[in-house]
Amino acid sequence: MHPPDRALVNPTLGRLDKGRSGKLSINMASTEDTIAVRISKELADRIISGAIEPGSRLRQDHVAEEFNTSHVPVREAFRRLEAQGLAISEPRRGVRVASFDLGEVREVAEMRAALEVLALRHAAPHLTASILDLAEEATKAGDKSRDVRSWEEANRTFHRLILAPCNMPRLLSTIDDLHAASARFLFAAWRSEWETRTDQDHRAILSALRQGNPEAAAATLGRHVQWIGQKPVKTASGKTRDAFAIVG
Amino acid sequence: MHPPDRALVNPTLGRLDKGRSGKLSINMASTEDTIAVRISKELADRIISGAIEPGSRLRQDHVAEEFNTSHVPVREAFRRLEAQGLAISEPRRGVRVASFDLGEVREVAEMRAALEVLALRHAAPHLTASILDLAEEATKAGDKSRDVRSWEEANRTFHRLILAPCNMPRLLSTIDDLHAASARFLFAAWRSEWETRTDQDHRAILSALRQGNPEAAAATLGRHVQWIGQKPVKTASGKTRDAFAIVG
DNA sequence: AGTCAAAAAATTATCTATAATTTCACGCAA
DNA sequence: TTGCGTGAAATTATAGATAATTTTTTGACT
Repeated sequence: MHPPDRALVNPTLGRLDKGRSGKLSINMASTEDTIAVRISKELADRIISGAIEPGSRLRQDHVAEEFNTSHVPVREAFRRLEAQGLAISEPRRGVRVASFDLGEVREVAEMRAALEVLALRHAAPHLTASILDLAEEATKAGDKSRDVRSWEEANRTFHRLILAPCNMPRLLSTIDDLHAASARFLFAAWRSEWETRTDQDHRAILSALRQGNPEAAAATLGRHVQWIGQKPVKTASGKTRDAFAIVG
Repeated sequence: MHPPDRALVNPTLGRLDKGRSGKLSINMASTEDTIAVRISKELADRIISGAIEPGSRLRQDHVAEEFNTSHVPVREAFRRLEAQGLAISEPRRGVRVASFDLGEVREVAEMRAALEVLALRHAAPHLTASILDLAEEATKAGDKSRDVRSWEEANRTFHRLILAPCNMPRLLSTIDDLHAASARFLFAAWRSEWETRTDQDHRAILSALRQGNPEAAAATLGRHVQWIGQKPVKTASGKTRDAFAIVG
C-alpha cells in the first residue's frame, strides 16, 4: 500500500473522523496539540457551523479568557484561521469572522471542481476495491442523513476517500480548506431543515471508477461539485432572501 | 536562555537586499505592517531565494534578536510561513524551512495549471488592450533578463497581469502561494547561471487573447506552467544531481 | 436635537519573565 | 566502540505586564 497515514491526515484540520469524545466535529481538538492549535480548531468549528456570525469580531482577550489562557496562543490561532480564509485580520483593528457572498460560493465551487478533478485523476490508479466500498458506505450514510451536519460529514468522507490516494499533500490540504468553506456555506443555508436526498452523482462516480473509466468519473465529479443549491432563508430583519450553497 | 551569537543565515550565502531600493525582493516589507508581517515577508524572501537552506531550523529567539523584537511576533510570522507552505512546524520541536522534492515540483506545476487556467477563463472577458500591452512588456523584460531573479519577477508579473482581472481573491491568493513555491524551486536550480531565453508561450497566449480566443490561450497556459526544466547542480558533497523547476 | 472633539475605555500589539520541553554533551557500563 | 542514562543548556510555549492604537463615551457648543 501507499503511505496512507500522511495522506489521510490533514495537518491544518486534523483527523476528520470521530474522536474519542464522539462529538461530530470537523476539527478535532486533541490534547497533544498546542493551545493555539486547539483554539483554532474550536473556533473553526464554530465559524463553520455558523455559531459565530460572519462579520463578528473575535476579541483576543475574550477568547483567551474563555479558554483560560493568555492571549499569545489566541493570536496564533487567529493567524491559522486567517490562512484558512475563515477570519480576516486588519492590523491594529482586530480580527473578524470572514463574510461571504454568492460570488465566493461560486469561486469555491469552481476551485473545488478544478482541484478535485486533478486529485481524482492522480488518485484513480491507486484506488482499491475496499476504498470504493468505503466510499459507497459513505454515500449510503449521506442518503440516510436526517440533518445537514451528518450529511456534510458523509459527503466530506466520500470526497476524501476517493481523493486521498493521489498522494499530493499540498493539493489535499488546499481541498480541505475549500471543503471547510463549502461546509460553512451549507450550514448557513440549511441550518435547521434538511430533506433526505439520494446522491446520484456519487453513485455515478463510483460506478465509473469501478469500470475503470476515471475520465468519466472526473467529468462527473467536476460537474457535481459545481452544483449550487438555492434556498430561501429568513434574515435577521425578518425578510427572506435566497441563500446559496455547494451541495456536493 | 542566551541566544548564541552565530548568525541566523547560512554564512556562505549573503543576506538578500530588502526594501524599496532593491526590486529583487519577492515580498515587499512595508513599514505600516505589523512586526509579525514584516518578519514573515523577510523570512519568506530568504526561504524563496534559497538564502536559508531547506530543512534548517528557524529559532524564534535568534530571529527575534536579529529583528530586535521579542519572540511573540516571530511566532506569528512562523504561523504565516507555515500557511504558505514555506515552513513546517512541529509542536514543541520548533519550525524548520520546508524541504521539497521532484514530487512537490510536479504537484505545484499541476495545481498551477488547473488554477491558472480557471483564472484565465474568468479573466479573459475583462482583459483590456492596455493590460495585454503591459503583459507583453513583461514578456520582453523576461526575455532580456540576464539573471534568474529578474526573469522570475517578469514572469510573475506576466501571469499576474493576465489573471488578476478574474476577480476571484481566494483563487488569486492560492495562485500567489504556488508562485512563491515555483520561485523557490527555480532559484534552487538556477541560483547563479541563467541563459537568456525568449518565451514563445507567453507570446502565443497573448496572441490568442488578442484574437479573442481565450480557450486556446488557456490551453497554452495550462501546458506552459507544467513545463518542468531540468538542470544538473552540485550538491554540498561535491556530487552532481539533477534539479527540477517550473520554468513558466 | 445635532455635531465635533477631547477624555475614557477597550482592544491590539509588543515586551519581559517564567514554566515546560527538547536537545545535546558527557560519562559510564556492556 | 557502541549504546544508554543523566543533567545542563538551549529552545519552545505560555503567562503576566506594558505600550500603542482604536473605539466609545461624554460634554461643550451650534
